[in-house]
Amino acid sequence: MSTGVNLKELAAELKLSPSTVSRALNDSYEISEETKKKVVSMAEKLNYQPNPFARSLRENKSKTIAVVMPERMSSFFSKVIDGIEEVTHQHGYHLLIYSTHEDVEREKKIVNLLMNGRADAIVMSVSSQTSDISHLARLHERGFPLIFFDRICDNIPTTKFITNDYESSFEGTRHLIQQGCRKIAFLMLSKELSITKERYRGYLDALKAAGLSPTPSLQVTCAHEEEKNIEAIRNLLLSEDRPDGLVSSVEKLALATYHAVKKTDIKIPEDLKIISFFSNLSIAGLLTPSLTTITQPAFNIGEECAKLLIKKLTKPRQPDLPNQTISIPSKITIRASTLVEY
Amino acid sequence: MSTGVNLKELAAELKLSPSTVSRALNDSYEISEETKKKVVSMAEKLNYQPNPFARSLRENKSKTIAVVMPERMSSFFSKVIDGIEEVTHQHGYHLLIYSTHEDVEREKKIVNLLMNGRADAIVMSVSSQTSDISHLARLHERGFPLIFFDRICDNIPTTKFITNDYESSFEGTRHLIQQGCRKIAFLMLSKELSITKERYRGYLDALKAAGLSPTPSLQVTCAHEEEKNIEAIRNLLLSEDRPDGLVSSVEKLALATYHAVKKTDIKIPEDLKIISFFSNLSIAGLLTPSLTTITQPAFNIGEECAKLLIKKLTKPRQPDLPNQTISIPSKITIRASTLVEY
DNA sequence: AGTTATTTCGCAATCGTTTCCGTATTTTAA
DNA sequence: TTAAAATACGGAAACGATTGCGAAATAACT
Repeated sequence: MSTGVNLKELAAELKLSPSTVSRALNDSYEISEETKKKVVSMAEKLNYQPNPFARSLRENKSKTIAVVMPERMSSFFSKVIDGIEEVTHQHGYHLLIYSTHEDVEREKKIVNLLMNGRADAIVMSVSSQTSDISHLARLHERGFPLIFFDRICDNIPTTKFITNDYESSFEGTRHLIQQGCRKIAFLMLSKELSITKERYRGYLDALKAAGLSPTPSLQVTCAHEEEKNIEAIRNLLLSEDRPDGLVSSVEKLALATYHAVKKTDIKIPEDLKIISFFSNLSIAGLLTPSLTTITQPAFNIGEECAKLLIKKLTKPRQPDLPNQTISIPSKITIRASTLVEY
Repeated sequence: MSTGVNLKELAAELKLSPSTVSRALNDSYEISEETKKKVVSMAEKLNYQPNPFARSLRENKSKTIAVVMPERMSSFFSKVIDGIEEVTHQHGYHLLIYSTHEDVEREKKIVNLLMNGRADAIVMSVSSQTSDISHLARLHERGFPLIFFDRICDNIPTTKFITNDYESSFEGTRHLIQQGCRKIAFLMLSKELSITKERYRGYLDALKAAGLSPTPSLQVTCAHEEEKNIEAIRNLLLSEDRPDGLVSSVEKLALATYHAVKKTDIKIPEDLKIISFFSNLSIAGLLTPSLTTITQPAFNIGEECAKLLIKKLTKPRQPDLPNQTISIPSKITIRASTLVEY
């Protein structure tokens, strides 16, 4: 089905051997310029396309990179992938993309499938359920190129790209305090996640630095279902110990908060000031009131992941991906949701 | 690097021939139950993973489906892909995903790359620049399984999945008219696009049915850059012949409209009522005022695309994808942006 | 002129599967 | 009892590319 001419047929047409044609197409020094030209023009004429599987089989590489992430409906992850694609596309690499839907079992299944070499490398952000990382450790121990972004595994000695989670969260929380907040809530996904750990730490330290003591009831761990999250946040906002400020460690919980607020008569920013890690800038400005955001350099993170991998995969004898965590800073944009004067 | 045991090594370990082992693993009738068990358990013990490229080369199929779409940062396309992945994943298929960024040249490049068989089929939604469809026609003529969704090519005789663009647009426009609008604007991307043609037709017919005559200055064709779109829409809203209602044929133009409105003192819905094709329900409810939407069955469209393809690819002798256009209806949800009483 | 380099190309092995044959052994049928 | 058929497995070709090695033809050198 559909497959056009192959190397042998092309060679027959040219009255040359397949090896010569292959070398000519790969611009080998062993072939005269004259025959190279003949070969190339005939290849174009017949629209010859090398079979990628034959090549992969022989060369033991696929020119494919796999991206594994927890969800697709997220401007952060979409932008990261746009960044990855931007550089991989220039180098002729293809992208296999998998969403785990925050499900470890699915993540394990995908990772194990990927161990057979279908992709040359994996770029990944772990699911919020992931605590057992044996599937990832195994992959890495086998020498499989693996790099993390955003939601990383600290224990696996490879390169990780993150934003300055701790500092951004610290600064964001400090901003709320400066705006007069004293009872600041913190919304997070699973506590297993690297990003919640760091962002939570930044939040706590900012409270401490201001002489405020953290209130356990103001720190809520959310789940995957939006409806439940909205309800949990509403309960928080209506509780006896209601917060006057709120830090959301991920985008979707900020949206859930706006939904929750809509169901009460709480006013933002008068009664409650909100700041969130957030990547969808267009929407941040459209919320009412507009949302103060900690904007992660999503596209840039994707680009850096890809650049490093491309270097590792294309240069002849590259060392392993170094065990380092590279941080690209976020940018805080203050909007109406945290302004004293609204 | 990374690759474990292969079939020959596994066979040697079992003192069997590779052919026997292959057959045993593929549950061939020619192999006794006894040896099958031995083989399977040894394969598990050694964690044998068949090389996908060897298999693809031999079988001439990749267990991979390519998805080509105009942009990634869109809840519609994200949901479609989630739908596709949901069913392909169950059948052990992998997804190569490409974004054309609304660029025909890039689309052509991708499609031509895909002709070498790297994927068993292509699911695609064309770019807004795509008027010359020769690259797609060629693909299809070669017998390559190709199906369209949303932004389709009518001239290519294969299966297309869309929503009821005409009817939804008609109903949406009629809704505006019923709410008292008399000068209704229409926002669209390129007029080449199947979806704008249909939605535009629905809009025009609804006007006609109500005895209203269309005003050319109220029909604006937008581009790719958000800033420019916002400016163009602002000019529309401030023009002499300003509209009192607006139909946006795609999600991002509705967001641009909200941005544009923010820069004026126009009030929604008092001065301007808005309805839009829109997939991000969570956001629709969060806009101020909340947005009346025509919600496309994005996830469902993805599922149906994938189901059809899987059937075509996995059953032995399937006919070609029939030349038909399957429509899955959208649902209109009325929110504050079109309500008379706000 | 004779020997050595250099250029240019072909042969055949290889990557890891699957599968078409062939064959030895056992079972069934006549 | 013998021929036919079923069972269970191995050998080798094939998929389509790349590449080590060898070899012919030409060029360069002594």
